[in-house]
Amino acid sequence: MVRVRFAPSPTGELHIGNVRTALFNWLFARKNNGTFILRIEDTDLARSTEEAIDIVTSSLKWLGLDWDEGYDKGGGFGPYRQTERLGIYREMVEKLSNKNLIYQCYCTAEELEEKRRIALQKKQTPKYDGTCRNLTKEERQKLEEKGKKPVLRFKITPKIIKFNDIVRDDVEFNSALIGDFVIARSDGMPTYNFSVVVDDILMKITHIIRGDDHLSNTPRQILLYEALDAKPPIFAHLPMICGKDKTPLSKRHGVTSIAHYINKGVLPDALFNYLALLGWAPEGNREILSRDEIIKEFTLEKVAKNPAVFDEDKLAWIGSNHIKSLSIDELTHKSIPYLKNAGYLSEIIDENLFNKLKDILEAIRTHLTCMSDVVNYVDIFLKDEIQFEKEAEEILAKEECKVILKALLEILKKGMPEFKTLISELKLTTGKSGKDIFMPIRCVLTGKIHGPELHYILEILGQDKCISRINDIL
RNA sequence: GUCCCCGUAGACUAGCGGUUAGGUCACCACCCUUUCAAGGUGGUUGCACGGGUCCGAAUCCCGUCGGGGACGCCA
Repeated sequence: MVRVRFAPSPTGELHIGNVRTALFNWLFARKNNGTFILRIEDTDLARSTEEAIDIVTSSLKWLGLDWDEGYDKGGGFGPYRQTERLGIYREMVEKLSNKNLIYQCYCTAEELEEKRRIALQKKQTPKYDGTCRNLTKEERQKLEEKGKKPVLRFKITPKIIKFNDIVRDDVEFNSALIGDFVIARSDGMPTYNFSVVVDDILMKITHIIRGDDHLSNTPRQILLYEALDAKPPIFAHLPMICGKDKTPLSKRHGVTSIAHYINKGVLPDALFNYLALLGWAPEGNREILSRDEIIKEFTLEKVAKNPAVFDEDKLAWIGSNHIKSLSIDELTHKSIPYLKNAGYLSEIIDENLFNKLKDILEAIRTHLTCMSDVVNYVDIFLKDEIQFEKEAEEILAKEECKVILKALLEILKKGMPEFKTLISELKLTTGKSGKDIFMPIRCVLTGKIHGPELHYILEILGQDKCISRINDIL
């Protein structure tokens, strides 16, 4: 039985790289009829917030990644929030203590920082030097009396640690190069390397799927598994997602949180599709895939080893493809919040208005890559006053243009013919054709030289509005 | 600095010893067309480098270079 987890630390926005990690865990679970667990790693009291937990859960839900066990819904291996598991960590500390595998360290953060700095300066490997490893009881007592609160360090046994990683194949580390690391802070809180291992053991995690940045933590964790008499799970380290400069996506790349894409109105299915394709590819040459297709084909063995650059252009292309496959009703519903937000719509939308919106969306849908794009195309339909582009003004200023518009006005005064009939009538009365008639109409009705097909524009605006816009110019 | 990982066009990837190195985004051209978009057709751009092994290397081995990660009382 496959059991995987996504274990974010709730310290702010949910990063797109973490979302990808969550997605791959979820895909692996769903593919194998396994269990997907959401665990909150909030032992960093200074940075963890409740608000950030809400961001994590709402973002995952938005993407459609549901969890089977988690801090908010329980499960047989809870609690699923690390600050609620402190007793468990204490027990495990006790276990290591009984085996004489840990010791108190009284070095201050400043001292350690200084030593690290000097080591780096001397071009040596910064590594805890074991100052406190062999402190006598008396020495410890003295330090305690001075009010020093110790951290707990794990004693590294020098050995070659080998493990197999589904993505990386065989990986090997020499633990002699690793210093004794901290498993509990002076305030008693467990550190990441310790709490993950304890939780993953107790939650019976079978596969650890996480970012590449954790690869070099793995030997430490394997040592802890062994110390706690547990068998290490199977690892799969995912390549990083990078920005244009090829360094892992971080704050300095600007927008890196999923919130940005949610707000933009990127379809969840589109982001899901795009993220799945970052470091993974299905059999064959398909690019646009549904959730079910991705689940069906997903395997960790096919995950790429090399980092991937996040490409907004391709996301947009995938987005427009998913928008194409939406029904017009769905598309219209999804556009409404963005139209309201931009001030195009009031709260109440009756059936007439909804139908008009449907027509508008049908006219502009080939231009959309995400839902917030709608606001760039609807002004010509929903605004009373239209803005004229310079090129449009130039065209409208021409004499031959006025002739066309006058003829058009005459036709429209009699009624609203079918578009094709209208155009052939115009051709007859003016003797013009092609661009010569179409451009003036487009310019007078929209103020722009580009836009949706003309027949949509006439139909949506209707007789009265068309007449009044022509009159404004003549 | 040490250790670990990675290296197919501008970007994402397919490729597991014999391929004219395939697909997608972007870009360019043409077609379609009332404009733009969409759609269609075609095109430019790539195996980081140097050595081996082999009849034969993008693919296996070694080295170099380049990028990244870890070396935290962050996760």
